Amino acid sequence: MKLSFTDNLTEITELEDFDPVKIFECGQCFRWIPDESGVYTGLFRKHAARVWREGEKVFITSDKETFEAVWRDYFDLDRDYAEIRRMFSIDDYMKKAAEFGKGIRILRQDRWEALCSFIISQCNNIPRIRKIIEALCQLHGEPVEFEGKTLFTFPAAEKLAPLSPEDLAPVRCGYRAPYIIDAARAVAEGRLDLDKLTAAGYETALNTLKTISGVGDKVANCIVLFGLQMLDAFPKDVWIKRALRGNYPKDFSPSVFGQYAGVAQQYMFYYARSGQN
DNA sequence: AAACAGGCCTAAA
DNA sequence: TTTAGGCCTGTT
Repeated sequence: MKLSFTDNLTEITELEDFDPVKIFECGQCFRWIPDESGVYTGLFRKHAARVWREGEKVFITSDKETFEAVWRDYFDLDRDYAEIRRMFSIDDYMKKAAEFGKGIRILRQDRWEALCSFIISQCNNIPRIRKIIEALCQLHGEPVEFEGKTLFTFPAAEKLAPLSPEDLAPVRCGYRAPYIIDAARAVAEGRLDLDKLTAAGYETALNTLKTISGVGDKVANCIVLFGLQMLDAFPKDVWIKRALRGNYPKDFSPSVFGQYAGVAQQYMFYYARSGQN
C-alpha cells in the first residue's frame, strides 16, 4: 500500500483488496450511499468522506491528519487481506467465494452503531434496514455539514435512552423499537460497556451482548465481528446456513477457517447472496 | 393475497 | 434442548 496526500484528498495505490462497492454493499454496513458514478458518501462518527476507486487508485476525501486518525483504522488498512484470502484456498467453495469477494475489507465500525444496526437487521431486508437507520439518524442524530449537504451522525445512546417506543414510531422499525431503547439504556446507564468487551474475550462479549433483549446469537456475533473486530466470529444468518448446508458436511465447524473465520463468513455471505453459485 | 425478509422471544413439549 | 407461533412493516 502506497499513500499520497494533497490538501483534502488521500490517494491509495498498490492495494488490490479495496473495492468500495464490495466493502459497502457486502452487507456489513448500511449507511454508505453511492451516487450515479459509484462514489460513496458516508460517515464514521462525525467524520464524513467520499470514497471511490479509479483503476489502481483508491481515493478518500480526507487530509492526511484525518486519514491517519480515522480512516486508516476504519478501513482496517494495516491488515493484509490478500494474505487472508490465500488462507482460504482450503476448499473449492471458499476459494471461489474469496475470489469473488476480493476487495472486501471488514470495517472497524462504531460499536454502538453496530449494535443498533444489527438489532434492526433482524427479519428484515436491506433496503428497509437502510431506511430505518437513516430515519433514526435524521430524527435523532447530529447534523454534519459536508460539501454543501447536511449529513447526520448515528444518534448517541444517551440521546435514545430517554425515548419511549412510541417516540420511535416515525422511524418505522416496528417491534424492534423497544429493543433499541433497551440497548440505548443499557449503554447510557453503563450496564453495558462496549469498550470493555474486547478485553473480555469472545465468549464473555457474546454472552454479555445477549443479555440485551432483541440480541440473540446471530446479532451478537455480528456485533462482535463488525464492532469489536473479533475476526474469528462467524455469524450464521439464513444465507450462510444455506451455503453451509449446500457445500459442507453437516458437522462442519467454521473454526477450520481459523482466526479470520469472520472474513470467510463475509466472502461467503457476499457470494451466496450474489446468486453466482 | 399471502408469503417473505440477514431473528428473537416466549411458551410448551 | 428443541420447536412452533407471533411479531412491525414494506415489498412482491
